[in-house]
Amino acid sequence: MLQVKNAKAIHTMIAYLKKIDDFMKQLDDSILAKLNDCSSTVSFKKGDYLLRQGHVCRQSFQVLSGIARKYMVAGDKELTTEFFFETDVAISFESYVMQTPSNEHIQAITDMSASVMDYTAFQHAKAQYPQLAELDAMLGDYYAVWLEKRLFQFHTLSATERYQLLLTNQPELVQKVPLTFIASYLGISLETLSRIRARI
Amino acid sequence: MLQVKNAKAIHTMIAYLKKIDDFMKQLDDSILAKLNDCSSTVSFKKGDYLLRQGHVCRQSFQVLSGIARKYMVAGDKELTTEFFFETDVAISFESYVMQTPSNEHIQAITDMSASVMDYTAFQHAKAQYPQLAELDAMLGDYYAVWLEKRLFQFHTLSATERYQLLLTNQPELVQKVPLTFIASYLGISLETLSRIRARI
DNA sequence: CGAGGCCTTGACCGCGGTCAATGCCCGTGG
DNA sequence: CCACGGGCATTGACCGCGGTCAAGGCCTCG
Repeated sequence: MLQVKNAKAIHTMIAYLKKIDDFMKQLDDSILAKLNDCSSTVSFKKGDYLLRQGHVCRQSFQVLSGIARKYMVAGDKELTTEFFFETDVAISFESYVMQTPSNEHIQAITDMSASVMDYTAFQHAKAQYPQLAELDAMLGDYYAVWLEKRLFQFHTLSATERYQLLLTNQPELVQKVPLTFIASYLGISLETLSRIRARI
Repeated sequence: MLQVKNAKAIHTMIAYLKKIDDFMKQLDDSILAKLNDCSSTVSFKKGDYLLRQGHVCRQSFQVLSGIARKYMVAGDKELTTEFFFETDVAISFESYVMQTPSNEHIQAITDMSASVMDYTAFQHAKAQYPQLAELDAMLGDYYAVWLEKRLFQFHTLSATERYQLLLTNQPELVQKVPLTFIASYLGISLETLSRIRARI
């Protein structure tokens, strides 16, 4: 049931994903029941917001179907920071862990449904079941490693190289998400992205 | 305006650091003793390596004095990914949490000393004292938020803006670290950095 | 059929990279 | 003491990547 960011798996991280996966499979039924207790299924329509900039992120959303994106508004531009596909857990990380107002929106870009878990309820569950705290830590570590990879890409790769990497790592993303969002996710203009694609 | 945003951003980071600090102050003496048990003080000379690319990061290094940097070799260039000053904890994150070979070096760039803690010993300590696991999770979360900030800067700011931000946020860094390292940390060439500085 | 998303294409230009020469500081040896 | 060499930083010339502005093309949906 609970599964992690397969879509973002880069080769070197697969082992760690498997470790998390195995860990979850060995969880006691009482723990799984507890998790079920804390969560409920919610549907969103294309364009709906799961979280709005300025609000505290008090829930996590595990995508059951559809696609969401996380973005911030900087000046007059939108900056897409992450996409969420099936099984991905969508939160505004800083807002979630610090329980401060988010500087990001999370929005459904297709009709979608998600398993919504309350922050406070999950904190209590963690206190009750140390294994959940462990799981939470592993997920956080995974996110940090993912961020390191993404940072490395911005640090070293050209626009074209970043796009090609996305194309090989997440081809389905490129097919299902509007180019406008992809461009801002890659940190390039829509025009440049269009030219890069024409050149291939 | 970017400045304001960042000031606010920095503020929330500081608040979180304070939370971590307070948490540590409330730890039981037995826990602190345990931590002391797992660690020892080691000195390094300028140029020494705390960790070499290709080796598994089996220790964490809390800097007591001096400065270190973390970098990787990509092609024929060095890419500085982080600097470590007094009280900072130096590890190669991915290598540490996954216990896989590191793709980064950690090197002393001045004479320095550090409190070295063994990975395995700390894992055992965490199992024994849940509060240590909690502390570890908080530090990981902090690192992830720091990465988000750095990623945001690469995502949106020009070379000049990134340098100016570094200048206002960490002026001592700019004074104490060779420009070559700073340039690679900012993801720009040494020549460009030199021109940016001349222009101010 | 017209309007509005979404993407493409063109013209132009500035930021930042590369290569190469020069300057500056400092430790070492003649 | 001075001379030389090496490490680090500056400056100049050149150019390509990618941004901006603007004008289309191409859908889908009233």
